[in-house]
Amino acid sequence: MRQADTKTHILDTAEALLQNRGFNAFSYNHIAQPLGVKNAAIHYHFPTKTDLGVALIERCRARFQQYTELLEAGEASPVLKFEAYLTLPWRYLRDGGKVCPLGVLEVEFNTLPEEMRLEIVALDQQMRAWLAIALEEGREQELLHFEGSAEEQAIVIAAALQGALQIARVAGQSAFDTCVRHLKQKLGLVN
Amino acid sequence: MRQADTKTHILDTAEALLQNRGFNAFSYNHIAQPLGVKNAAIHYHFPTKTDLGVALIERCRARFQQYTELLEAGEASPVLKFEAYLTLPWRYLRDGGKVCPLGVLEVEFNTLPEEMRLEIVALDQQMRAWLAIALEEGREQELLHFEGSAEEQAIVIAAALQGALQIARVAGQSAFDTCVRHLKQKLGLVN
DNA sequence: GAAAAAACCTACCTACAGGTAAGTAATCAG
DNA sequence: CTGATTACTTACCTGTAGGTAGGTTTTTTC
Repeated sequence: MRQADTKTHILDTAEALLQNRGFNAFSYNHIAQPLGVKNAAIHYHFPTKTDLGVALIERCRARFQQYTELLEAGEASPVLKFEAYLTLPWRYLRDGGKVCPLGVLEVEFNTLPEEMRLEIVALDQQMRAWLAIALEEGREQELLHFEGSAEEQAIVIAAALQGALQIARVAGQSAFDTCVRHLKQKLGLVN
Repeated sequence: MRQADTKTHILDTAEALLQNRGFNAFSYNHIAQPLGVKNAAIHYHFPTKTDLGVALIERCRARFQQYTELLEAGEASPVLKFEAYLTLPWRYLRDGGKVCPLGVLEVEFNTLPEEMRLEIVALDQQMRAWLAIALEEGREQELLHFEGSAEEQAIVIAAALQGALQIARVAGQSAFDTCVRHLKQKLGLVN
């Protein structure tokens, strides 16, 4: 291996491009150039763009899995779990006005190959399912307060954050902060 | 004129393509074919894709303007105005799982030409500003209940709806309905 | 230290996107 | 009824996207 792990570098740049421009708006050359490599090198690691897309989403899934396992292992409180969930979009925004990968992929959903669609659905379910459990835990411990099912609440939160990140692009950071503040307030987290 | 108004037909199909696939994921041929016309015909009406994009957003703005003027003229109650606002995304969803045009354009924002960006920002402000006024009116008349500024509330609502439409693509209609129900409840609309 | 495998590069190829130039058919205005 | 205008078509052109075949250089393995 000339470079330690080109594959990881490819995924990193591809992921950034995904969140900054969308899946359809970047090419293999967009990835190759910053890495100082030719586009055939990308095809070596990911024969087709579909392969790349699937790998990208799978990595998101694995990372989220790790992240949550860490939180469970540390016996994080439901409130901390919720805050940890908020950290994800917050980092995206700070990191140059990126947007939630899931949001991008949902917008482009109809243009994407079946293999990617399945992964997208899986990622969406995985994230919302975990959040829902955390919320339910929080309610049982009377740390969080909301009506309706935790699954519903998870949807509302996910939708609000996803939309907020996007709106922040044209309305500024503060739009996102506003949404977060309102979500917290709604859950009874005074903060 | 061979056809009554090809220009309108072009905008109609382009708008549908925008909401189904995104701005970068459709070409002039995608518009031309269903209209039974050659792509040069599209270039006749809209020399560049940027022109088309700008026209598309301007039409959204004009239509929204008309829509709101109609509501004002009918002296619609703040509640009705809010419901009318909800009608927009609800129609998108029903109309084949479309997504909010603003959301699409925000996701693709970094790939779009300056001319389009300005229009996008303007559309976003126009819609949220009107919503904010309606919300404030509703609060003054004690028909709607919320804390914080009406502008903030408008952001939260816009973000939630935008995200909900997108999530509905992978999680089904019900995800959107859930978000709407929660928004209404939060505003004190029992329904 | 040689063979095999890994990680590339060079040089293509096809398809299509966006766009243009020049011509043609229908319509309208005087 | 004739010129100008409108609304196109045909036929291109350039650039780039995604992808492939075959060669070359490293690195690993034995």
